[in-house]
Amino acid sequence: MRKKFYVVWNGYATGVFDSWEECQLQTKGYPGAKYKSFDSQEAAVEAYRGDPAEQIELLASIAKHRPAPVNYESFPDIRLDSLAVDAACSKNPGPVEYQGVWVRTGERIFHVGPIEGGTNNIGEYLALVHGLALLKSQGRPNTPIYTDSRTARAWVRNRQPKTTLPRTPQNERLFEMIERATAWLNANPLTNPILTWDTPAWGEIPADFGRK
RNA sequence: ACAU
DNA sequence: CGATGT
Ligand SMILES: [Mn+2]
Ligand SMILES: [Mn+2]
Repeated sequence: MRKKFYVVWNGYATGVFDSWEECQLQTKGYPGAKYKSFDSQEAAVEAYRGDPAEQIELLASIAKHRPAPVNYESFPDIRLDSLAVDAACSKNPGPVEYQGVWVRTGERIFHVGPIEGGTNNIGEYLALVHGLALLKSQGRPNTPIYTDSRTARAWVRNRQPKTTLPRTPQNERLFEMIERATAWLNANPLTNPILTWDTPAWGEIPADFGRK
């Protein structure tokens, strides 16, 4: 059966949810709960009418053919005042891109690429460092940043991108970006907490590209 | 094994 | 099914 999406109009939290369990959590015992399942995320988003700020992000995502943001208010372990980053590769190795979104709103804050000749892990690394640099430049040294990549966390922690990818003329530009990222790490103390996005518990990281 |  | 990584 195709994965269903659930709209909760009235509940402990409202919005589009991606599991029946989550829908139940928001509606069971709530007086006058109003909710319904849909066969696609697109249909759910179309049916949902939330508060105006939320609606703007939903409509923006639809217009740009991106997955609709998920409302994480009901996940007590998720820091809403945070940035999430993720990378995607059309082949691995292959063209790589990465992006960052605010967890609270789903708003996309940056998107880079595709850049030729990368790997999934190089993308995750560049995404994480880009996010750290951006938060610092915005004067937000305490805002947490989420990644789902163990590899990227290790590479940043060690300030060492331990890729196995050979450097070639074709991916020269990408390797220059890697070097810039590592130089930034070596020049800047890590102040923002780097947090693990718990995909099994929470679903795909909000910065995910939705292609799997 | 775990994470992408 | 293939690849990148700890
Ligand atoms: Mn990822
Ligand atoms: Mn992803």
